[in-house]
Amino acid sequence: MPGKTYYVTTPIYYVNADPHLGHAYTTIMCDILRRYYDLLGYDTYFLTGTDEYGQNIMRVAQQSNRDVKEMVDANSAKFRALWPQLNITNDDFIRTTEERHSRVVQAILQRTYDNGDIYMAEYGGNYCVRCERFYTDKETEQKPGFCPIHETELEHIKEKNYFFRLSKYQDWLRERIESDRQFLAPNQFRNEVLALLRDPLDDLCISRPVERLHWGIPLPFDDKFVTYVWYDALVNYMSALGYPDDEKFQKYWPETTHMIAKDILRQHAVYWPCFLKAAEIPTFKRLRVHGWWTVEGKKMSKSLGNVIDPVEEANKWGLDVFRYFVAREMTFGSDGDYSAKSLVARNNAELADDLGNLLSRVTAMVGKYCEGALPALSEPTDADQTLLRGLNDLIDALPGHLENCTIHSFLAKVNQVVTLTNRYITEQAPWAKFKAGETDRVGTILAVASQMLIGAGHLLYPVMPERMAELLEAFGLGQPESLENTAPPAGNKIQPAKPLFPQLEYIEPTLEAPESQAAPVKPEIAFEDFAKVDLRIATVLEAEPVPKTDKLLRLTIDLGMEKRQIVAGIAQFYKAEEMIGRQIVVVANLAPRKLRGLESKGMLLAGRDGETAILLGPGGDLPAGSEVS
RNA sequence: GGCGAGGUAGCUCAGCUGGUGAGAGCGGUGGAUUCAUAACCCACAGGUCGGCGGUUCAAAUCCGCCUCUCGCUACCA
Repeated sequence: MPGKTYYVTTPIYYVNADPHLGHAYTTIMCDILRRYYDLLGYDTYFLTGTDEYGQNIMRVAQQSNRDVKEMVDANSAKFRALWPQLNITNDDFIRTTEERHSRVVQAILQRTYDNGDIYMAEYGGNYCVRCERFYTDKETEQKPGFCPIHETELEHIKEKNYFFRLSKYQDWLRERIESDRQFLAPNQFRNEVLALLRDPLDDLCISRPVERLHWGIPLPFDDKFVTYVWYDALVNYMSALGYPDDEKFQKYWPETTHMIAKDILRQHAVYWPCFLKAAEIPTFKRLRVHGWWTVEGKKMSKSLGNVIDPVEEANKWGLDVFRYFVAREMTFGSDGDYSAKSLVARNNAELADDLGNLLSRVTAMVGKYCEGALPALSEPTDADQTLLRGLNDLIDALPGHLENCTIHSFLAKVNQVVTLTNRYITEQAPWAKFKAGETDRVGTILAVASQMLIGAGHLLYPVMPERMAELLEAFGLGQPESLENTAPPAGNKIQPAKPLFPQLEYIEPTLEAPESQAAPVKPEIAFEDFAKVDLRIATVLEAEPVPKTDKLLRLTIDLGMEKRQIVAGIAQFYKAEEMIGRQIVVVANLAPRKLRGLESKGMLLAGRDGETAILLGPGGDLPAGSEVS
């Protein structure tokens, strides 16, 4: 079988933040895949890297008063330094700021331009200075002329930019996805993209004028512009292979698997294939999409202060236990929860009690009953063969799991086989047979069990290379070179193994003083500024949900001097009926605003803490219209 | 509100194109055993398979409606 190849990529990680659990998971999954394909005899290539251009990077650099290049060098180095600590075997690490990359980006852009799929158009748009982006009318239909995020007035700017004819490839793309189930998986993401393709796609703006953004790759056909956002990033998967001339590209590109998290699905499932098609380059073979990690049931976020540092976890639990846990715990494609309790539970049940203990009992018995030398497998019984067949079944099942990245369920199957081996030993009771003098049979039983352990060691090696190397070493074996299920090497001296996976203890976290999750205090203002705000007590007279919204209530309030209507985003916290009669605090002199077509003259005040909101009101009854100061 | 994914034993979930009396792991209870990391092995869960209706000789598995949860999105002055 000549030239079986496999190429797997992580996304290039954006260097505006430190690496966390999510980055580690994606990369570990890729590493596991590449190691499995290695064992299956494929010629493999594994790429990761960093994405370093763009406005966000510019802004972060400016805010921290750093030179951009110096900053991206430092942040990229953090990622580069992380991977060896997680035993990641990437072959290359590409940075978008490298010349070998920008050269290819420009070549692809030029080719696409020459083919007529990039055109210039004047974009008369509404621009938000703070977002540094344009908004479509559709995006601002609630409040035309205002930024939906900052709610500041948008500037009308006329700007020329280059656009990619994404719409031209919509039908082709739908056909591509529909005709090949392996192209995009798991299924929920395939459905999502197909649903998205039911509506017409807009052409994609792919440039920014240099005067607004110089931190980017210049368009080859117009140096007054840099390419914006996606061309410069996605092309890394090709440029790292030395497109177009390097033989690596010919060799690996047809067998490309892109691994991503679900947040960049659209870019990889829609933009990227179309970019490739337009440049007359074959599309990648597979896109695989995984979910996000929560931490102890909560979304991982900087503001919650629960961002998981993978190195810290690897140090705490052991690198291989960490790798095993993330691969085993997250159902591929769904979100998973990272919790110390379940990590400890999985370690103790699956690794320590089942696998580790199996190694312990087998090596101990070889020591006691066979003078420490691995016995020969002779005259296998039906029970022996049935058990050994389980190993073959596992090996046969592996390619399917790799294709779909369902490592989690493959690991479950390996566990089952380990459990069967434990049961087999109990049923065969070699200790009893030894007492009965059946030493040959005892030898065979231990040989079978050893073969099972060695097989499991091979099959788990890509996930836990260090611990499985120890396991194999106990049988006098080196690192696996293939997955063939062969008889154990009789005569090898067996070393009674020290516990391969020690029991871990889960300690209920003591109630530390909760780290403050309060938002930072805004810049100081003068009293005169505060005095401009007219706060009043008001009584709610009427309340009803605003149709077709989840969060809005329309309220009629009594302000003493007048009644007025306000629209408030509190429907998730208060029912309309419980609002009526309640006294609240409102900003009475706020400029009116239309929400969902309803005018809101004022804003009510509520205390907010992440998921909850509580209305502010007077401690006792006050006449409607009373001032608050 | 739109799109997507789901609601199966206390918990986490398997159950593909409909058909032996509905499963696994964890936890819990009881038992057996001693080779082993107080590990392993065995037995025990009587769960309206979210609800209602339909198709069928037969539905957790197909269709319709409803309901709830989660994700993305809209919206939240």
